[in-house]
Amino acid sequence: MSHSEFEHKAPAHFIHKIIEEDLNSGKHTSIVTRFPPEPNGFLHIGHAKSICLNFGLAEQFNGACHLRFDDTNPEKENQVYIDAIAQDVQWLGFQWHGPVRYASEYFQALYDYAIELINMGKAYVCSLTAEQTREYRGTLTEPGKPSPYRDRSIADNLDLFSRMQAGEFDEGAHVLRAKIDMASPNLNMRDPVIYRIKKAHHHQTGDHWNVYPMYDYTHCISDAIEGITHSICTLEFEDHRPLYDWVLDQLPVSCHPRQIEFARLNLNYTITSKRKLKRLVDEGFVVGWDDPRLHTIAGLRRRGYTPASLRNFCEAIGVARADSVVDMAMLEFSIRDDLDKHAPRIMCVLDPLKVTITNYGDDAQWLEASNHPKDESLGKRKIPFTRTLYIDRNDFMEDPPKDYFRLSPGKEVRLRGAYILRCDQVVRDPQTGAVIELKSSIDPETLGKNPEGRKVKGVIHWVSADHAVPCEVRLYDRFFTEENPEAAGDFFQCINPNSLVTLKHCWIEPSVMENSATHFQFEREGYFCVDCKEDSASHRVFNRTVTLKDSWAKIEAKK
RNA sequence: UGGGCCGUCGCCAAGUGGUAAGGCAACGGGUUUUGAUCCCGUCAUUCGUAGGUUCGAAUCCUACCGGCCCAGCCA
Repeated sequence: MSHSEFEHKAPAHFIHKIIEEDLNSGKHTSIVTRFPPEPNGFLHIGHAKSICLNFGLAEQFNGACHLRFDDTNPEKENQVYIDAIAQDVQWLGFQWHGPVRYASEYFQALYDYAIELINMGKAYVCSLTAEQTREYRGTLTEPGKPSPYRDRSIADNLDLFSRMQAGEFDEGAHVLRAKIDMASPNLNMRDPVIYRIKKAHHHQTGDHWNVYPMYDYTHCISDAIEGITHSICTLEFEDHRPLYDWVLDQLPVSCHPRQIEFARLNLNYTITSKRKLKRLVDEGFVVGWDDPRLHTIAGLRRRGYTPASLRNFCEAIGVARADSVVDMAMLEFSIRDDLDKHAPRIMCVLDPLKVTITNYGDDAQWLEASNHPKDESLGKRKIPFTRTLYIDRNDFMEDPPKDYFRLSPGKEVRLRGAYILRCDQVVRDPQTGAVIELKSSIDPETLGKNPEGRKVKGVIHWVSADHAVPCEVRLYDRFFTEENPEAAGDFFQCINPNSLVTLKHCWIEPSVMENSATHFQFEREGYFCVDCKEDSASHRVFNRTVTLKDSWAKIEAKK
């Protein structure tokens, strides 16, 4: 599906307006944005917001958006993440302008600029230990004090810095610092470290470097090198903006992007922190970064979320500067909305209860049903109707409340797409007393038409026991029991023990074997997708993306 | 308690001096061979609080209250 569905209703949030003004005033004739992830984990729903913002703005204004890996900390990064991130961006429906970029491509330029800074007397090699550096930095309320190395000669600084890169010193022995203002109320300006020694192998540059630049120094210069016009980031970088500007003001760069901050996405009942997500993965609480219970992009994809639903969600939540927590209901609305329109319908019985139709013969009757109640373009399918069916246990109640209009002894219900069925007799297990079968009869006059003289309100789904295909169905629920798992202290304590319920003995209509769709609505149950990893022709596996809205459940909950 | 930022309906969020958009949720009602979808309706005399300026304030001023971020050689 094209993006047009959401483009025309593109919202005029504050960043959109800033860009519009910059274009109208002639400050820029075109714009360039960038999405700059560090490849140290998988992307999550919060990154989707940033991706949609940066790529979306570029699309709306006919500009360009770069994908740039901010790879300045080789110890934490990995090629696996680079590949996964690039895949996620494309899956969401975006294509970066030009090649994939890496901050590490600019390491030489960054190094040369550092030498310029030293030559200008704006940077120096500091030999304080990490702990001493912290002490000298001061606190929130007290100014810092200058490092004893602050006034090293330019010659010494040049010599030391080149020897740092030459590998002559151990990690931690020296760092390169910008010389700004140790008394600044903004701690980021108290002579920030811009280079540290790391004798690590880098996934892109190999073993060439022994010194690696820090984020604050790297990001602004990388933006400038790429001609970024608007450098959009989250609120926590606001205090870094003076440093971003300071670095670019010192150097002879041809462009000085404007950093603009927006509030990151928070979603209740979930975690949007790469660090914490990584713990869940590393410590085995989930099956991997793509566990369908995780709100990683890979997890959402495996759960059955579509790119369009995620894009629409990102648009619906808006872009602003106020901290906020978006309700999960909004995410669920976005996927229901998309799948309701596009997913073919099919019947699947999750918890089978045998129904024998005593007044029906042994031959199968192939009934035709449309795959979508409103969209004929999704086609039709054949459903076999036979003497022995399975219905869902949930759709039968021996002693139902008055407002229950599914099946119960002596009552009638509509078999979706087929006949009206009456339950005549309940068969029990002589040992346990459990209901194991329903002897029923159909009204042969009710195929495709309503019965005369009575109204049958309930409709239930069913499959032919002789033709249905066995399948495994995974029911997912929210992963955390707390609205704000991060505030609950130890978020491991509030993992929902029922976040995954695996049903191994479900039955789905045989037409599923001829349908190439990956997303379905299991009628009256919810939206499900084919599990991208474990499904096979001989062992069908489906994941529940989200339930249908269920007003009956709501009525019951009120009782 | 230094600095930066933010407070508009249960949750997002427009609005930037002319008298509170929209979405989600919720709640009524209609249609329905999915208790789904769809459709119709209800849902902030009030914008963190208190003063002030003004014919007129969510929008301007002042003070206060509440929340978030910053003391990595992480990003």
